[in-house]
Amino acid sequence: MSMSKILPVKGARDFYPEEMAMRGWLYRNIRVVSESFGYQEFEGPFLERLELYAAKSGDELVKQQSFVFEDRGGEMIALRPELTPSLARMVATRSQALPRPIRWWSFGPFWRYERPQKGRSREFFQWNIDILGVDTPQADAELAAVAAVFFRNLGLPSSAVRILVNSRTLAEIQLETIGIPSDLRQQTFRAIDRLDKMDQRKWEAYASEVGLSDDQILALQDVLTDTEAWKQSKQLVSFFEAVEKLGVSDYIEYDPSIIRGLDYYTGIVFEARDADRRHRAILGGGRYDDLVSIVGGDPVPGVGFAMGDVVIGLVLEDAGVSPELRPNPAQILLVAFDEASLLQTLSISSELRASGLRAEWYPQADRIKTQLKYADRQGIPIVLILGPDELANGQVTIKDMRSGDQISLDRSDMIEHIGEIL
RNA sequence: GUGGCCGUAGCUCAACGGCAGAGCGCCUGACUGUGGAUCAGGAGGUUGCGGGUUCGAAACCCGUCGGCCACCCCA
Repeated sequence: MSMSKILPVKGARDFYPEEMAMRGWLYRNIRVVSESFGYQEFEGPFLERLELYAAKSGDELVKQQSFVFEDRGGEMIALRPELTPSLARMVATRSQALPRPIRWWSFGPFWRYERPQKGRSREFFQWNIDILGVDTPQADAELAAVAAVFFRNLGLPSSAVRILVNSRTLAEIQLETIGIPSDLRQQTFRAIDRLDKMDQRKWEAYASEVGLSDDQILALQDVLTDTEAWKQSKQLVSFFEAVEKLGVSDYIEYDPSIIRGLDYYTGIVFEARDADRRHRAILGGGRYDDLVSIVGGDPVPGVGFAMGDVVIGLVLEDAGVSPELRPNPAQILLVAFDEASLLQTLSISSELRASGLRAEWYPQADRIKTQLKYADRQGIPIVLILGPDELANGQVTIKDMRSGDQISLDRSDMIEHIGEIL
């Protein structure tokens, strides 16, 4: 424990090969689903001027929850806490040149200066995927479908995760109908956001503290339990129709209490939760039609979501579908018997690599037993043994660790044989 | 940023004022050309760190760092 006195910084994680294998697996799955819908990978800078975020997210968020420092030129720099503003800038910069629709995705590190807890660290990896230049509900539906297909690919059934959808446009109309004045809208949204965190009495007290009348609170509760209200929204009707055609209806449902915290959302908003609500939101997103113009470009509508690596990992674990990954990539271990055969394994290993195989050689002539044990522990499926007998006959012995079968054959036949059993 | 719970071997934990331990994992041997199973042995600790109380502290007190929980917020 006190092996090293210098610990990782609070909320940062070491990625040993095992964890790195998991991250790589996530990244690969993200790539597969993103690309299957035609999205292109991009990346923004990890460092941004602080002002970029001030533009859109409240100053509280920026000042208290970002890693910020002053560079040597006196510039205030932030470690990026999110990608969407960078994306908006990149799109704004080439707004004229980029063919629409713009379908982009990204996976990279982000930082938030928050108190770490389960499912929340200060340094984390996030998948971002966005479609810009279209404002149709079908585009929103595609993003929800991307998320649903991703879950399905990972082995998370719709009984385990749900994508909950609402429309801010609809929510605003609902508040207006109830007679909640627009200056109470923000706070009312916040109260809605907290609905599932408080019991009813507490929530009512909170709502009344915010300035809502008893009648308004009652009416609001009606609205928030009306699971049919989406039918009043043309937007949502089209959205669910598209979701149906995309074949992911089972994952996606209307939830009038979904609001999302961010100020820049303008239309449909959604988040994914595990069915038992044991964890924070797995991903969250929505439509942001004004953001590109806020960062100084011609208006470009957009919709997208972001998913952190931490919560999805916990959810996969809970569902029992976390993959068993082998950090060691080698397909073949070359086992030597003595100094002479060890040298021979070097040239054989090169030969194997030249034919596209991943081969690792054991770097000292330990007992065969020890070397096989290493292969076993590392999960290397094939061992190539080279001892005096093999050397004398120009042969190699190839052992399949999974079946235990082994065969000695001429060196010229080894690659073909390996190809057969691999 | 506020309040609370917790830090003992790589991991999960025991000892709770009086010799720092177990299981798992790791290494070695039984088995000098063959992994997994079994058995035997071994390595690995300034009890997160710093101070205080005490004859004596892993334990009690204070501080600090880290983890977790609630708040806050969730980009």
